[in-house]
Amino acid sequence: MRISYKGDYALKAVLHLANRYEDGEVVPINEIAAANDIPRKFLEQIMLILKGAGLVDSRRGIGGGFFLKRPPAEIRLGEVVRLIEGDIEPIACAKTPPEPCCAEIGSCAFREIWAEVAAATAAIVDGVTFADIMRRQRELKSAHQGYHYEI
Amino acid sequence: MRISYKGDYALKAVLHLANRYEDGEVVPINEIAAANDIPRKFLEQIMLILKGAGLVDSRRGIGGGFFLKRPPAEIRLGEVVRLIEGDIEPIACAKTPPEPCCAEIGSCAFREIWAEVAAATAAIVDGVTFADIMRRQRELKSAHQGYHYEI
DNA sequence: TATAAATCCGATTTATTTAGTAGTATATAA
DNA sequence: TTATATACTACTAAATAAATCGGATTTATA
Repeated sequence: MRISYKGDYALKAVLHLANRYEDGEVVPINEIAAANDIPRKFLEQIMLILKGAGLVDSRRGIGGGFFLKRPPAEIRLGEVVRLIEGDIEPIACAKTPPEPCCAEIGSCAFREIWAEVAAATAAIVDGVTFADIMRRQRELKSAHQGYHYEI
Repeated sequence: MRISYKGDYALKAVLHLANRYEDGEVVPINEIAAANDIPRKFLEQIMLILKGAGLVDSRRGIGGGFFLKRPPAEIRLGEVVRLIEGDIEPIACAKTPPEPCCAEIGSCAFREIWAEVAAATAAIVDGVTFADIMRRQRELKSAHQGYHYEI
């Protein structure tokens, strides 16, 4: 599974909203774009996808913006990844049910390997929520802070 | 990591040669292409990459063709995958050393996740040799055989 | 020494995907 | 009613994928 710019942007945007989830803050797209160095109009498209999937909601007009519909602890990385990037499987024949790839579909040992890779990948991205990411981000930032302080 | 047609073809071609490795058989590209339903001219390009990497060698002229330079047990899936598909990492910043992706490279929790995914994927594709694939292929074929027999 | 069989190699082509950009419409708070 | 914001559709440029084309070169053998 490759992560495109689009997917990377989506994850950063969701993380941005996750950090503002407490108190039900509404965040305008300009802020998300500027803070994460994402092209504004491109991010619009991405936010519409996230909204269409029910992950975020929005309010128009002055004071409007985007916000998560669920708490960060209930949003898994895998959900966003699948939304933007599509299948986790490295090849279509590794899906369940498998999409036909070759005549040997019933006896192709490669297919088993790709299914293993998909399962391992899914276990990781579905095992992490945005609450986990926020926590880890804080840890990394404070460690980095400390590093500078010691110099 | 996504597997392209090119990568899929390359794996099938190497497996084809692996099955002919005993007795040092030399296999013409036409046979590999026909048996695996791979466009002949496309396969030419792929074989040249494999040869350039020292994985296979070739003999020109009548009676010529391709053959593995090493026994199947000494060729890991990961080697072919990396040759054709490039990096295993789902995003460049997950490489070691990381390629810069965002300003937060030192404190990006996503990067850690992608590194985990890359490690899990690498462990799988580097843990399997073409000898393993051949063995598994035989198992699957005989199981499939048996299945038909029982009807 | 022709000839046929085979690899070698660079260029071109076609389609798809990626990563945006542009422009307009619509909603809403003040 | 105006400024601020999202909603939506369409378009475009660049890169990548998946071949295809047209030969050049090598080699066994008849």
